[in-house]
Amino acid sequence: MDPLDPTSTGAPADAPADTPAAQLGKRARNRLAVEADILRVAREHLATDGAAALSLRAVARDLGMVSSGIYRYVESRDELLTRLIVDSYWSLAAAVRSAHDTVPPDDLEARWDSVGRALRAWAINRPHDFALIYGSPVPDYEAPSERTEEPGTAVLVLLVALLDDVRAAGRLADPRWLGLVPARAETGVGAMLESPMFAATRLDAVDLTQGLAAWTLLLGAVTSEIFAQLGPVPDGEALFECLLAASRRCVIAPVGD
Amino acid sequence: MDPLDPTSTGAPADAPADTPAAQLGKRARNRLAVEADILRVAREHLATDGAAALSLRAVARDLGMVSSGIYRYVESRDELLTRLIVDSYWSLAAAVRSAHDTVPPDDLEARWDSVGRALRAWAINRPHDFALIYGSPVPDYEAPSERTEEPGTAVLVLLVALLDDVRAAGRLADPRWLGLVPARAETGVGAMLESPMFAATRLDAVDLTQGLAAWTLLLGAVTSEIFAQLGPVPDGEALFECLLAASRRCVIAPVGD
DNA sequence: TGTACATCAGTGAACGCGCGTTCACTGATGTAC
DNA sequence: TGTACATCAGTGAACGCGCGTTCACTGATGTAC
Repeated sequence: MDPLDPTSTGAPADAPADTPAAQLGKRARNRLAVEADILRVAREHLATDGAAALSLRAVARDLGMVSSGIYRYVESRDELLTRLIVDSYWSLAAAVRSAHDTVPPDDLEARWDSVGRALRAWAINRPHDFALIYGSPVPDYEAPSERTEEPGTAVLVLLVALLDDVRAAGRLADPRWLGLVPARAETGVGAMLESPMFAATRLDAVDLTQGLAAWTLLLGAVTSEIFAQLGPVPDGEALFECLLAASRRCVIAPVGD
Repeated sequence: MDPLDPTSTGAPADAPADTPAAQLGKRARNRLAVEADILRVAREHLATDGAAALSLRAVARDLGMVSSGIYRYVESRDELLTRLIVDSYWSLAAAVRSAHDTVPPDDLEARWDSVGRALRAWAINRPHDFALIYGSPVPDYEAPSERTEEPGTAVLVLLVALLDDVRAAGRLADPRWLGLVPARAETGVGAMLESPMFAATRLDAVDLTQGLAAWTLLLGAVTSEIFAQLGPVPDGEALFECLLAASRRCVIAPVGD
């Protein structure tokens, strides 16, 4: 299992946290193990059959458990889906953050690129988890926003901090390159700046729009590769590097300017 | 039904084409009507329950037909899915082309924008059809490429022609703006240029990469709006206009340059 | 024009399948005294 | 430390559901002579 992923390794938020497994009773230890097993097996099913076909019975069967037994651990099918989604968000965020944190903070381009490459690598390794969080919505299922909001924005929080560092360094790309009209950016996303996410920054609507353009291009590049939207591409990685560079230029001006 | 859509209006490719309905016998007329009904009802189900939940029994039921009766018109569930996909591609291509063709050919920016806006409008009107062709793949279903390839590339064909017109007018944006490295573009997409799609053009790998960057940004913008990937956006249309402008700038240089 | 035959549309029953969820139950683990 | 009780994990049967697909069939429409 992915060592960068804080939740895949066990303890969900409502379990006795910070307690070494050794000093738990048999029951508690077993529960943690089974809970982890359920998520693991469910993710395997996700990878082979997709989210719509995820079945509690099948997961129970794979664990050698009778189908009703799984209800000791999971409220319902939808609740399991929610856990998978939350788990995937955290896994992606951890992968991205860990890649980002290996880069010197003042190398802005390298920080952007590391985020982009980590996103792509994660998506290629776990295409169905990627589809779960960035693909078509699962029919007849609505994620409870109180559980998905925080993990779902974790990557964006990191990018906003990076964007603000770019601004502070005076390295923001000229928005006229992108043909941005400030008034339109203001009506488009101005109100988002009041979110607490931006409290510690000095970003304005145009900056944010540039960031969203870069992020949209980046996410679009990964999406089109994972979902094969462009048909067969001779060298996906090389194309991605080109698109990654393009997305970087939406935000960060080259040094010589 | 969408009047711009050549296939939604009836006659699939293997039906007696170009024959006025009036001079067909009762049987043939009825068959055309039922075939159209099936596609219509199937699309309704798609819109409410998603592709994974599409069920032949449910479609038959809605048509007042016994469940086995539908096999007179449809080979299998997968084959119906294929028809829906092909139909959606054609519908999108027709909408985009018709919007594009109302713009004067020498107004390159307006041509790009019309394509982008038509794509977005189509996706907003038919989000599940959009998800079907640009969202997560349907589990346990693989589209037969011999049926989807032509409709699936129809929009790209149009964009390639536009891109070549931009090149011919000497209006291609400077690829250095996007940080493109020619050698990397060549390995990434060079081999694609041998496809017949590019036979009538003089595009090189860098040009194509610019076009793909623009298309990726555009499609990403629509995808993120339809799938609500950015959370709540104050004014989706205004943001889209900003991203549309940005995508346009990836390809077309502003006049004053 | 009428008749005999071939084609087709739609029926109804059936097969075998998997699903989510509930419920009363047994036996093991934990806890309070 | 041992005992009585409470909690919990997992069982097995059942409910009611919808699905894709096949098959032999009836009756209507079309066609060749």
